[in-house]
Amino acid sequence: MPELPEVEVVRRGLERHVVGATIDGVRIDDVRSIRRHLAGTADFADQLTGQTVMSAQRRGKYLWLPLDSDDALLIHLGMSGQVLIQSPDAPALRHERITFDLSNALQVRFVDQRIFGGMSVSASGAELPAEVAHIARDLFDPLFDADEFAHKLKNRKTGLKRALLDQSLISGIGNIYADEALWRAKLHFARATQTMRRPDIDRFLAAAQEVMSEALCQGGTSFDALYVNVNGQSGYFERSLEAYGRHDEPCRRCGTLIRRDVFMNRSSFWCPRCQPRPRNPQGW
DNA sequence: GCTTGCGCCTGAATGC
DNA sequence: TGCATTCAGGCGCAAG
Repeated sequence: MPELPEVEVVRRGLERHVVGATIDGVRIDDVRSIRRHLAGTADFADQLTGQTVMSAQRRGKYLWLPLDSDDALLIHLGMSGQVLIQSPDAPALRHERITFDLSNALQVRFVDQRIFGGMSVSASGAELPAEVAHIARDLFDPLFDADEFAHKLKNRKTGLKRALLDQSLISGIGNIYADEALWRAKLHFARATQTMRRPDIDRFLAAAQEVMSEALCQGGTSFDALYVNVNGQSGYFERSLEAYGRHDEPCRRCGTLIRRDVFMNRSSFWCPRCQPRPRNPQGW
């Protein structure tokens, strides 16, 4: 499922193939994919048709394309969203929800099996769209403030992983990279945030940046000139995960069997030896 | 104001 | 074989 590295791959693809092009037409095959555009399908198409894409922006897992009207096309991939850039004569794909015809003879196709993602037109294209205002900066953002993050984290009264998945505290980290970064930093997912010390926090941030940078390096090389794809199935997921999905397999650091526990109604994978359970786990 | 839990979705995997 | 159930999880929203 798309997390920060995958979304950044899509942003780069859009920057390369869509910025500067004009939207000549919009086809909506499933209105559920624009359910957050409250003004409806006709308005969605009207607001976009004839507009030129000025740039491709991202914060956390949100993408937006500022337009020359000062609106922006806001995109979230959700669990299964893909943005494909293809020739108009490419065959139709399963779960195609929205198609854009561009002036440069390419199409943008939004494909989303589970429809957790979606698109909308936001009225604030020049700056941060209103829908993204509450999203914290992510670890790829040069203005990410580790001091501020540490302060906010220690003031939370919850479990560590729950805080990490809260996009208003730090963005871009989903279930998979949370488990991977916690494993690398040797931290337990239910560690009380109030007990986190600065070295723990810095170790986590370094681990998260490292694991996501590695994923970006691999994902960033996996698309060709006319194809931008995010499907959570990149080579990175198959080769490089140390914790996620590896329950009952030996930890690659100490050999102890990786455990799977349900936390926040999600699976959490962790090594009982490298990431010992705290005395007062929270939110578990 | 902060924290927590639910519902949205589809299809692959699993159980009977 | 075929039907029913479970599971995956990012996000907004409402309740506590």
